[in-house]
Amino acid sequence: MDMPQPVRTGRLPVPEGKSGCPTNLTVELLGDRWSLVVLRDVMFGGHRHFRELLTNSVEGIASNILAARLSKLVGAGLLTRHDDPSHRQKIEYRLTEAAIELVPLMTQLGAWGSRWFPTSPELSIHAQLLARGGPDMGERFMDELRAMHLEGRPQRADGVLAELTLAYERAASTS
Amino acid sequence: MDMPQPVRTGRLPVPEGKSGCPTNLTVELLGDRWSLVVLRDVMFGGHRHFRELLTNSVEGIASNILAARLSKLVGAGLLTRHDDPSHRQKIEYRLTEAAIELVPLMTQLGAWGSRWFPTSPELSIHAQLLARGGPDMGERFMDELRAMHLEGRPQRADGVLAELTLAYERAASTS
DNA sequence: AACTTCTGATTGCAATCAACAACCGGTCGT
DNA sequence: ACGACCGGTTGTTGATTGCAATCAGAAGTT
Repeated sequence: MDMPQPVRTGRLPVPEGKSGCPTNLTVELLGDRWSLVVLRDVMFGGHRHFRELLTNSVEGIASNILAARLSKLVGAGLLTRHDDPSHRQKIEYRLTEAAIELVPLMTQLGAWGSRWFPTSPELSIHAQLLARGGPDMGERFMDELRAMHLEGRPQRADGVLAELTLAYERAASTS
Repeated sequence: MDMPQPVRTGRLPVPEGKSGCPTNLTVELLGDRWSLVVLRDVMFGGHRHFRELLTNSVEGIASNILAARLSKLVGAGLLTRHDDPSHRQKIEYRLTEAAIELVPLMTQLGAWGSRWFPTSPELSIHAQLLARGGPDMGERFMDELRAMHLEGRPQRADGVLAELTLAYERAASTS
């Protein structure tokens, strides 16, 4: 049970004339074939550039769809664009606080999917670990994402993300 | 931290040749404009018939889309169809266990939406209460849904659903 | 300077999906 | 017999998606 927290709301732009139901607004924003998949790859896969997302995605998103989703997510306030010093026309996409707070949602999404679908073990290990880690692990993960995406710090070697990646590699190598 | 639970998986049919990532499979199933909204109305609104869902929906779904979603959700194993004794061509839709276990996901969805969008108070009260109730309230709600949708028992007057409905009505009347 | 590769996209086209309105046969209470 | 109600279906239109090819600017290589 958590303390009564102040209701901080209204940070995200809203399409006009829409139902004020939070479920509906979230579905309108994220309820499509690719938005959450792209966010998953940025969040868990550590991919921050167009090419990385295009090439390393398990599902094979088309480039026009990726471009459209990225600009939609930037417009919605879930991603920010940054110049990459290494290449003048390289663009780095970073998660915002709003996107980072999707971690509990992504956790539930993965947990439900791996509970009810016949998923491949190496791809569901992320979801299983995160689900079993509970809110505590979720909080640590979110702090880690804040350090990396909001403060520009490098990934820590002993963090949740490293743990998830290691578990994935172990599972992938033994199959 | 919960006990190592047996991995029960593979109850839901899967489109062939798809990525085995649980996030992706869930997004493929529920990641559209209406599926989660329909489930929300069955779950929280207590609507179980076509006309109820068509008429009482806040967002105004079209009848062909509703029909398509209902039959998709039945095919996917999230809803079941039942004859209604009161009217020979009336059909009752009930949640399955898989759908009931979406409660934590719906909770996170609503919590995130009411945290980040400027939602109307009466429509977000459900989400806020459920989020503050924590996993405990979620479990009670799921048990209640099981009693109603799987065992055919009537809604209990002192349950979570009644509490949510009451809170909504209070909020709606004072605005 | 020329060539190649890499960057984040854009374009054209076909197929699918969503929104809207009209309509349908069967069922029910009166 | 009548009108309201039941769960849908049909047809149309416009938007979205998926796919392949292509683009111009920037950087590295020779």
